[in-house]
Amino acid sequence: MDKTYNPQIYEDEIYQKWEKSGFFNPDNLPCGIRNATIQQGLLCEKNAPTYTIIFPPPNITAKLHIGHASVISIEDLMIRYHRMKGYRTLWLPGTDHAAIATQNVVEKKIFKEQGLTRHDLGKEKLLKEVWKFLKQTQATILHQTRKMGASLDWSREAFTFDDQRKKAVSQMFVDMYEAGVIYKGERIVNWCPRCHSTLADDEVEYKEQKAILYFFKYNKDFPFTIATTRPETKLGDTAVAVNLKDERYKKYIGKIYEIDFCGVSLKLKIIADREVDMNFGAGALGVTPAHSMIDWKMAEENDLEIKKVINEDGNIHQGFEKYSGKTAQEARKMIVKILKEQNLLEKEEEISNNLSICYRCGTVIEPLPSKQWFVAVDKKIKKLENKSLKEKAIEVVKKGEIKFIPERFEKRYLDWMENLHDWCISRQIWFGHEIPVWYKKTQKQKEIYVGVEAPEGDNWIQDPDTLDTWFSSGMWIFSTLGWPDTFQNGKKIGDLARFHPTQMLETCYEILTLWVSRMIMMSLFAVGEIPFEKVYLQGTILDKNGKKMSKSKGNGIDPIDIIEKFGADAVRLSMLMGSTPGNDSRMSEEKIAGYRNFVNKLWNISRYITHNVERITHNVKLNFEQNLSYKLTLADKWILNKFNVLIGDVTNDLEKYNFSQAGEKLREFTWNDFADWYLEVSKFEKNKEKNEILIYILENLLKLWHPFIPFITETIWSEMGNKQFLMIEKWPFYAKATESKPSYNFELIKEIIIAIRNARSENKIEPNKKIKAIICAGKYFDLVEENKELIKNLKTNINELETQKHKNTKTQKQKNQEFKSPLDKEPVPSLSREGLGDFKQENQLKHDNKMIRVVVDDDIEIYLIGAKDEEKEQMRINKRIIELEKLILNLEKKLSNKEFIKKAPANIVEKEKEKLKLCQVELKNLNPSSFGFSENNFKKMSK
RNA sequence: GGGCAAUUAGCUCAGUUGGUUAGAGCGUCUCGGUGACAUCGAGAAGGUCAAAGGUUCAAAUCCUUUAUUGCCCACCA
Repeated sequence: MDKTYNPQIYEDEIYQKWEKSGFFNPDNLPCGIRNATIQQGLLCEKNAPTYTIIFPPPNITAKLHIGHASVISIEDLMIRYHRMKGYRTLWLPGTDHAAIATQNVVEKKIFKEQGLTRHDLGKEKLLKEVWKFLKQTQATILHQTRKMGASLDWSREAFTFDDQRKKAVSQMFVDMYEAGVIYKGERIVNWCPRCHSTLADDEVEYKEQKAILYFFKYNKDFPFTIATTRPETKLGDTAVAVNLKDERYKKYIGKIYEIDFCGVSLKLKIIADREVDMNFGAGALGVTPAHSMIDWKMAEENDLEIKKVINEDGNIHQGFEKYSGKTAQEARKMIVKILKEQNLLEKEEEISNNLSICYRCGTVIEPLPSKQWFVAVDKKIKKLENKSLKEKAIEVVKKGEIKFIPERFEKRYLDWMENLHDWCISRQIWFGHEIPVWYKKTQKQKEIYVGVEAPEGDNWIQDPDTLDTWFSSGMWIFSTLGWPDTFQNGKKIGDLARFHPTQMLETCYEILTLWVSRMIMMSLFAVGEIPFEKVYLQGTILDKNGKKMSKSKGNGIDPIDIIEKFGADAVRLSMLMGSTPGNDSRMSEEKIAGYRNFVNKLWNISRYITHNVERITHNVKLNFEQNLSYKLTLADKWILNKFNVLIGDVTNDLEKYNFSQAGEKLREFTWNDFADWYLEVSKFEKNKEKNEILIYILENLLKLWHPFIPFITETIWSEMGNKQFLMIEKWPFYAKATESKPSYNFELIKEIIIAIRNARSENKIEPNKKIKAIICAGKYFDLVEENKELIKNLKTNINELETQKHKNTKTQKQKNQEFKSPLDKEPVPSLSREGLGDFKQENQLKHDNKMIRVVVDDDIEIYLIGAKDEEKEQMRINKRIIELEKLILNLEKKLSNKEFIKKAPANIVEKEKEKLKLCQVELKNLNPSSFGFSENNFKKMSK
């Protein structure tokens, strides 16, 4: 074992061993839940309960980023914890083909490398390129995931676009079609002219920008003004909407105008609609049903004609005279020009508005009517007890079948679901799941065939569109468990029966609506039950400055880089610590380095123990009832007690998803209690039981740490000579009810030791200088007497220790006045540094030239004898004098300020005066000569 | 416009149903080559818990208002 832990030597090897062992696969696990109330531990059950997480499949668009590393850290923590608890634990890996995103990435790549567009290339060649690309990234992703130490069951690995999942998607489509949930209809969709595809509502992003609001009349005959930012779409207006309450326009409602608008004839009906804001623009809006969601709704309600103005390329559609074929921008210029010429344009106003853009490529979205496939979310479905997908998905959450962590996301989910519209699932891109729909070629009346397999015969042509990538991701939980093959005649079999519903979905809150909501709906439809019981939503990992990491900013951290630099354990720990569910957290190399240091500390703790302790061959089984037969020292009892409490706390925190807190408690115990105190004690306190205790605590500590930092714990575990993997060891259990008195007593000894160290440091006693101490211990006399060795040896550098009974019933003030030192010398009163503001009683130092007095509490006082070094003391005093002089100057200034005296509350002024007095007294104390008094004079004065 | 969150030490954050003296890590300062560890050890300094009011024996914690910041949703033709 090297002095410092080098992760690179061990990590890959350990991972290979784990993978080879087969224990990532729940089928191979020795299971059985340990019942905490039964001390004997294992309750073996053949059918142990399962614990399942389906890994959120990363997009194969790029290698993993730090966010994925965080997902892996949290999920592997939960998985390893439950595996050790004895659950039949499954963590199922996979990747997402991310249809539109992947195609975009590949298209961009090809354009950059070869200057070709997808149309130049053709569908077949493009798909070939896509596959080439995705094989590469997929391999990278899987490599990275292993590097993180993820204990995923690779034998069940899935891909949203592999054969099994293709089958599932087709089956789902067919089932939904047959249930009438999927339909084809013409509706306004978000159209990206660059991707040449529809987008779902939540795939649209908004960008604020300046736009010009044009106020104009259609022509001279039209009675009033309307306002628009997009004059070119006005060619498709079929109505003008006003607010019902608007007195200005009331009289026009219901009238129909046939007019000529810039060379195109329009038939406009004046309608009333509540949505119209009387105060915005002209208070009247031209209704363009084909290019606005709201207008589309109005058109449906008022039975208006729908005129498509802009086509799929973003150009003006046919049938609009000279405008046809022009781009929207060109048409806008033409129309504005004509309006100006005809004096119809009343004014132009600059406003800021939100432009909708494609979340993938940033192109401006064109809303336009198109015939697409939809999932009806409001349609009542027989097999869902005559409820709609939406209603059912809301119900299961409201009933508490699915719980969100943190809870506040439940509200966000419900708000989203309640406002959900039909989901457009067809996309006009090439890479993605094909729609299992065929049309008969020859017939004019299109015959349609919907089925998992292609229909027989040559005269069928398949729907050219592909499915929204979320359609296949929405099925991820059950498609990975073998649906539809594992779902026969309404009954779950195989993996689906064993693992569905899963226990946990863990993902970033950003895709709560995009993904989580869809999984719930689709699972309810396909399997008739919820897909998961809990949804843990984690925050975003931000950079050092709280900014989102992104490629363009170059502030991203590559998980592989930092794993190589600090080790996977340190990376995992920095993901887990200091982050709480649903909250964003910051990441920096400094933070990771800190945890690297901790990992190294753990390494050295075990190095010390394994080097100094002979391996005990018999199984170490310590518990508190058996303790009675051991001869345990105070420190032993203290650490065992603390460790027992720790087991309880950590288990509890993990159950409550307080991962950071659990880790913090572990760190605190490991470093501050175990290493800094108990190990130090063990260096001189040698009893038979010490070795057993050291091994017992180390081994169980490794178990507790294992879900957080699997590599180093497994490494140490095997270095200790254990044959079985730590990964499948049983989680330690908390033994109830222990005596807390030993703990308190040890804490008291600790306090004494700290007080002595503190006094040494404060008084600049040379570290090597051995001193004598007298402890007046009051009612703790016996305790102190028994633990003299601890006090002497724990970095107090005391060579001689005397314990005295010393009854202390009087107040500090009285003690100060009446105090007789054990050396029968009058101590010179002086103030400690703390003495300035308030008389801090604890640790108040009293000293004369030879002795330091330390007050620990009402019962314990310590005298350090022979502690002073004259020269050092003088330096310290000089420094203090300068400090005091500055303070006094400032205080005098403050007190001579009339404003302060007037305005400040009386008690504050008094306090400041008191402070000044104290300073002056202390200064005189330290340096009587500066006031022109001889020492003798000063002594008289101070009386 | 609607909603959600955050505001605690120089920085990053804990603080679980209200309860001793508000904690940790990093950073800063002082000291220390001691046989596990300098990726270390011993110690110190540093806080009006964003502001104001209220409830309570008791508030960082609960309520109200305000301010600042971040995010989400909707959206203006």
